[in-house]
Amino acid sequence: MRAAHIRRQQKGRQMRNAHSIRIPVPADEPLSRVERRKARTNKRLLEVARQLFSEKGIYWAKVEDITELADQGKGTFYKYFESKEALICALLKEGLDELTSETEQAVRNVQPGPNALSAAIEARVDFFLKWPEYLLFFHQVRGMMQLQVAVGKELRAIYDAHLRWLAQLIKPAMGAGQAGSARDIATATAAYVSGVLTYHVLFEGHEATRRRRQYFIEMLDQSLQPLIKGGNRSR
Amino acid sequence: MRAAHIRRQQKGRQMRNAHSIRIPVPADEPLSRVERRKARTNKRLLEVARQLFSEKGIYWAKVEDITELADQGKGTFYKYFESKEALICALLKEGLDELTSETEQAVRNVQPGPNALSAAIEARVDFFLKWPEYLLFFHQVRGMMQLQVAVGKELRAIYDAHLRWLAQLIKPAMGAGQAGSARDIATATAAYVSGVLTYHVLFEGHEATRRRRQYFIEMLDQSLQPLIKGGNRSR
Amino acid sequence: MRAAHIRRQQKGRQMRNAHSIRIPVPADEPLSRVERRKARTNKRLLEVARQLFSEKGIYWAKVEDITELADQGKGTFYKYFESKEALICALLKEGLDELTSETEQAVRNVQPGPNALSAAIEARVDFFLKWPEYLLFFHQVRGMMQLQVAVGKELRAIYDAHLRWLAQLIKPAMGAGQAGSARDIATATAAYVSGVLTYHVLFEGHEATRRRRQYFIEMLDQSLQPLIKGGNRSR
Amino acid sequence: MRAAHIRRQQKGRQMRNAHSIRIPVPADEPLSRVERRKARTNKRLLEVARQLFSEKGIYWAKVEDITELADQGKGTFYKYFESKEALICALLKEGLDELTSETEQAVRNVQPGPNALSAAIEARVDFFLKWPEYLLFFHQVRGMMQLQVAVGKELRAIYDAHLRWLAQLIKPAMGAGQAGSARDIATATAAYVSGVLTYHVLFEGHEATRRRRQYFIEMLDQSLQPLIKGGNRSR
DNA sequence: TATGAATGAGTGTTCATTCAT
DNA sequence: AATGAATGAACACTCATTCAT
Repeated sequence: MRAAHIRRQQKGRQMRNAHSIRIPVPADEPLSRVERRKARTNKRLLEVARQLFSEKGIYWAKVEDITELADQGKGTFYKYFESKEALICALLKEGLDELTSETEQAVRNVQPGPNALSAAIEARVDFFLKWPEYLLFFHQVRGMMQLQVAVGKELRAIYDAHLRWLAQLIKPAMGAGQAGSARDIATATAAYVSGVLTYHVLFEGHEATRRRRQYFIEMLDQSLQPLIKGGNRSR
Repeated sequence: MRAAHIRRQQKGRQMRNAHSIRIPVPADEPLSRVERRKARTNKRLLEVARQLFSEKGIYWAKVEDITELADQGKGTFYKYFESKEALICALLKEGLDELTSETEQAVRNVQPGPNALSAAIEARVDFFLKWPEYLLFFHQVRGMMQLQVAVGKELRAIYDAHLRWLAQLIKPAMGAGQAGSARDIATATAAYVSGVLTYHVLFEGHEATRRRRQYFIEMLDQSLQPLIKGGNRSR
Repeated sequence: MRAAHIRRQQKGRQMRNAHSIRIPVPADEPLSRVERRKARTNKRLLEVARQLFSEKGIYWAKVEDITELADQGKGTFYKYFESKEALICALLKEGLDELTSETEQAVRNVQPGPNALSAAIEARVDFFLKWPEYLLFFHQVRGMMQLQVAVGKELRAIYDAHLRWLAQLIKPAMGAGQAGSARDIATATAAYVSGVLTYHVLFEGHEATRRRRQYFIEMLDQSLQPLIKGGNRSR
Repeated sequence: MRAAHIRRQQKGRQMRNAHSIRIPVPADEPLSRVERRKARTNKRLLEVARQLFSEKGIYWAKVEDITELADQGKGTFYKYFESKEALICALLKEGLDELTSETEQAVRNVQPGPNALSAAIEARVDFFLKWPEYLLFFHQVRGMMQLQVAVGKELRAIYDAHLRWLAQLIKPAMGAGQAGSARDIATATAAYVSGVLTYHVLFEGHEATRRRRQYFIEMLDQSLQPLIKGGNRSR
């Protein structure tokens, strides 16, 4: 029965933004206490979700686990996220945004060309060593993308946008005549970095992996640099 | 699967295996009709599970979906597998066995050395193009390995054995003085191949990926060969 | 998450019918013990639902209340009915079928004409006095029909079919030239009978109402007979 | 509404009514701006509730839907109504008051006797054609009356008062020796009118029903007049 | 032996109501 | 006073697993 099953669209769930008050105010007016609190709650939920998803996996981490650890009522969760799946989307976005911005910052300091790729690799490795929680999360999300699940499509779109961005980043570094497209290299970069780190964290643990940071960066560099050099299709 | 589904009163009850019949028989005696039937049922269940796991994912494929498609009673399932998790383990084993044997066969025909690595890569790519069902399944299973769930440990052990085997295979091909261990290269090989193919199947579909077989093999070769050559940068 | 929200169609939920066995058998072969048990469970659930729906109303009677009173596991319920709403549909069908068949039997014994209408009224009153549980249930279901709820349409169709049948039954009794159509009279019949009995059971209780059976039948007859007589549109 | 929602710690806390201000004021003093505002808010909430209850049904219309459409804070709602159930009571009262007053006005212009009944019927039909929102609402409320829920009793009392009033109105019109009491006729009147209109609006829509206004008035008249004439069949 | 009916703990989600601001 | 963020009990429904037949 329950208004049953008429999944309703996210309705007006945006934070009331500072401009909706009558008296004109500068756009950067500090948030009210209530708004700051809301932002904090939202952040806290994402944070806790990231942690629990990485400990138990997105399937086994229950909404209630999250709200409990975040010390929130279960209902509160649904004020911030339309569903558990929406939370997954939000967290994916947040993670990729962070990864993107850290990578951009790293690349900004080097000359375009092979060094840019190296910088991107390093930033990517560092991202996952800094946020190991995202390793399993991204991994599981990639698994969901292929499924009929409702969010599958959306997750794929979010991820795809990231790969397109990465391809743009890599393009200037590519030599002429290389076999694959920038997109292929971007894909390989994402796949190699996540793949390798996931395996090593899995079998050796996070600390041991972190200690070998330099090694992984070099290894990945050795594996990826050949791909942006042209003309060597033969074996 | 149900997270805390540890009722499992029947814990440790051994799978009734085909050899538990009273009358001792020579190991190589031809199987009786009953035993052949049992083997067939077992195979059928694994086959159907592989298909459904790849279509819906291990979580969303229900035991009932499997038994229904396999045209077996639900109770029958539990005669062959102690639990859904046990089925996942069995399927992982079967898949890795197949991958192992196909790789061994491919490697057997080439000289030890870099060509052996190339042959292994090619065999690995071909395996996943031939059995695309395993791509998502292995992917998801790798996700499960990291969990505290009991089955995580077991899956990890199975996978670990495979990586150890792969390391042994690769060892003779390695140059002196290369930075990583054979195990590291084996890990990278597994990670790169699955990672790249998973991404491409995800974003381009299976057929498009299959058509680019040659490209992927070369790309992976370019990425992995440098790792077994010694004398590279530092450390 | 839960295979989430992909409401699946009722799949193959029909009772295995006697004809699916290989050896040809007479269509009226007695049901097996298992099948008899299933039929009993189904019947019991409907019975209990009828009772609870009439005591608490369809909204306030919970699925668990029903299964508990029926002494069944909650899961069992969903083996027999796809959802609570499906149960409501099934119960509506069952009730209308019963009402239809009792009315038909009563009408069969009288001459076509006004007496047929009287017989139908009497049968209808008797139905609700015999099954007072249906009074509130039908009432609430009529309320649901107008809503956007998923089942609304289906319920309306079921009810509509009943009214069409009732109109056919009444048609031969109608004089020429009466203002309304047979459908209008059928509607009035249904409305008057349920309406009056509902109010009286509500304010006087079931027993008192039952004792006045004869009175209600005559009253309804007085109210409905004029409608099938033609030519008196004036006041 | 939630069935067993009897937390209600604030039980018996009176609605803070507008007259609870300290300074005594003459009862007929014009309302202050604040009080006028309060009255307006109250009216607005009832109005919106009437609309939403008729569109979605009392169960499916959420308190939040109401406050949102009324452009009020959710907390405000509870300043005006102790609970959703209290709102339903208030709306029932308002509707019956309106119905009563429209009927009284209509009856005032005709001679006592059968014409009074006709006038009452006409007024009643017109009421529901003018306020179709009340059709489903009253219907659902009648359903709630039969429940054990606390509010059931209260609703029943409100409705009962209305029927008593209607009986008084009808009494002078009744002939001697008619079978039923004035109350019975009042009940039949209420039941027939709501019943018939509800069915027709349900199956034909509001507009079609409204166009047949004259027909329904005559039909109901034909059905109800016999009941106030004495000397009929037996008993 | 094979079956599938029965189970019930466990999930995501809802929504009337409260209360701090 | 007015608000709306927070709450958590309640509910429909699921599905791995058991066990009587």
